[in-house]
Amino acid sequence: MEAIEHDKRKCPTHLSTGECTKQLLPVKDALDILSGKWKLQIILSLTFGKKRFKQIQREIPGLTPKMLSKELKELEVNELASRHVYDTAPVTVEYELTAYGRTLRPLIDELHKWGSRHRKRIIAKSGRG
Amino acid sequence: MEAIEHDKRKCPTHLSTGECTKQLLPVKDALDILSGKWKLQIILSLTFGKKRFKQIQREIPGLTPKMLSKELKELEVNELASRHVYDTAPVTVEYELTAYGRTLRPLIDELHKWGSRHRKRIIAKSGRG
DNA sequence: GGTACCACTTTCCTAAAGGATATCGGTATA
DNA sequence: TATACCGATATCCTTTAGGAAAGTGGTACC
Repeated sequence: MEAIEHDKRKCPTHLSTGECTKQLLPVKDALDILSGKWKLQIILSLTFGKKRFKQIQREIPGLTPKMLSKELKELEVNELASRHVYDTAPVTVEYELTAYGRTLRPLIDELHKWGSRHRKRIIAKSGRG
Repeated sequence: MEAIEHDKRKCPTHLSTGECTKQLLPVKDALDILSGKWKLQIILSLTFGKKRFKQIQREIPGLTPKMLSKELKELEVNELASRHVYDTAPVTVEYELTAYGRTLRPLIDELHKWGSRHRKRIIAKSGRG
């Protein structure tokens, strides 16, 4: 149950930076995957099934083709989404979450869970003044 | 077990943006809390107990006082860390994770878990060429 | 008086993220 | 021939994140 083993996280008190950095790297990796203004929205959009470029763009207000293209490429590089080109006229391109992309689900759920509690807390505070 | 209820996430296919945004907001909130180059390292550092300003700075190589100050303020505003000033000379200031800050643990663990698998996957790929 | 320490703040700068707009090559349709 | 659609690129610009370096106010020590 201990994803990060406490007895290995000694860096702050013992200055063994290498060990600490090693523990931190995977967390940063995960964060990188989800950072970027549109990535989550795109992932979410793709959880409902295959989508075409323009279709995704239409569904996410404010998303420009440049950003969509960039973010989709990053998802592709990380093998979270796949790109399928069909030789139609005009060309059809479909994007889809990979099985690997769907493994993000528990992480996103955890983010959602914590975020929701946080939001409630903030609202409760501001309600009380 | 379903933190995000699927039947409520209809925005991409039905264009009901409001509902979708509502589901997305908490996830973004959580991500905001953890984004920033130093935040995780600072949180990690504080999981080992109270720390003074300079102490944290010394423990995290490359961290400037400006950034530390900024990040600590954000942690404070979000009530993840608390600041205690002692009237000594020179003044002593201690920072500590709040109980609320410690509730981030499962989320960070999940990030660590997914990130570790991701890292292994990347290394495996590059190993096979 | 000079220096040093703490906990910052201020100023200036660079780099990266992101946005607006225009354009491209190809095909279809009027 | 003109227009529109698809799936992007390219160019330019603004905004934000982050870093380097110096300074501040207070106290203590020599």
